[in-house]
Amino acid sequence: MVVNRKQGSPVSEQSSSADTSSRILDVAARLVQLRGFNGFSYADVASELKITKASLHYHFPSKADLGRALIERYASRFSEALDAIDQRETDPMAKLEAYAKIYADVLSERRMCLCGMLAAGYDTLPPPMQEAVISFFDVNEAWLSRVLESGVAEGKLVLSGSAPEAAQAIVSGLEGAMLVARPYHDPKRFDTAASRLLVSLVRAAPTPVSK
Amino acid sequence: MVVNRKQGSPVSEQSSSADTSSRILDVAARLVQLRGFNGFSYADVASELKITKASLHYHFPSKADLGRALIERYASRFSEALDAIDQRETDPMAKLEAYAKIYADVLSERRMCLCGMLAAGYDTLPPPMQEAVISFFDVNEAWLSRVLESGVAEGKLVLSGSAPEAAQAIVSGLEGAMLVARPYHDPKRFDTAASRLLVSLVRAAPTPVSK
DNA sequence: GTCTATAACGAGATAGAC
DNA sequence: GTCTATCTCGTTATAGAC
Repeated sequence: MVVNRKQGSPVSEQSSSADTSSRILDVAARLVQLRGFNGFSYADVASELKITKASLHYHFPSKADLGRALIERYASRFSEALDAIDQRETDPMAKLEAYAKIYADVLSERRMCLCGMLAAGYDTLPPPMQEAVISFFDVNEAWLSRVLESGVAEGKLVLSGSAPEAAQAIVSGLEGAMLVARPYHDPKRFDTAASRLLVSLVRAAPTPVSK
Repeated sequence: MVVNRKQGSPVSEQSSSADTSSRILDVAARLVQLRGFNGFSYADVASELKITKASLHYHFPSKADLGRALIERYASRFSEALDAIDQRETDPMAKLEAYAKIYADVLSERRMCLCGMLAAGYDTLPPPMQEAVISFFDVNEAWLSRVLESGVAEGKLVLSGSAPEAAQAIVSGLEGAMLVARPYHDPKRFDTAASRLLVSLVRAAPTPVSK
């Protein structure tokens, strides 16, 4: 295993010149997001990178190691994207729309959310990967919850129910919209479902009479 | 392959006395819904039924055949459940809640929706199964769309957007709520997300002034 | 850090007896 | 309709040379 760091688009990337570990993660991530954790093999990754399976095992001794590294990198990049939103946007509704755009960008490469995909086969995952998947959702919901809370506090949003519950519904809705849209090969399908979910779960507050 | 017919709970079932084909489908369906299509094997099903893999191949020559039969039976039972709702409920909102309850019942056995699970690994499915998955979603959305349309026509529902689009969002939302709730082993998680999605996507119309 | 070679196992599938 | 036996291939993983 090797330390790797490098920046690119929010949550995916494909730079042909990078250290081997990174390129392995790039290819493996794409395959998992397209086919699931039980739907790809070391041989698939090796042939695509034109190295041998044995080399793969040098960097990631077991498939469980590879899987854990995939989630950690994905979650880490997702967190960076959330930080970027916090710095770029101030309006809470704009933050939510930027959040949904992360998903849309993943889907535009025909990929499922890595952790949404892993959630489907959750029962077949090695325990370290299971914990990492849960953690990903927790982090996302915590961030959304903060955005919603402050939106409500500022009088800019109206929720039906608690912020953590609304955050859960948003994550669920976006993951589901990706899941169902993918078979149709139609990104529009995600967009309409996602925006409908967002605007109905979180209504912009009516313009206040005074400020 | 053998004709089989028998009634039980809406979309799942487990009767120890039934013809072999049915029992194979029972076990295989549970395994797929728990572990995904690439997460179970003929050996798993065989050992659970205490028959041999060869016997399995007699009833379902290839795994693709088995998969297609699984979807067809699932979709067929789902359609029956929808018919039953149409006969049992008249109020459109009650129909929608009954619809969500089908999903909740599946999840109560810790299962994912069969077609939601298959949608995750969609790219790895044999083409006949892919078509069947799409068809399942189409049928569901068509039914929901009819319910929503008539609810609007009766003045009992208010939608933001077209009925087919709202139907898509409902299916997406419920599938996503199942997907994310399962790792948490918490049925409540589905219930809160699902009811929040439903009531926010479809608002009961304000009581009309006259009728 | 990458390779060749191979081990050890499980997968889907078939032949043919009963 | 179910069995035993077997085939072939793909899978994860390791040993050891370079």
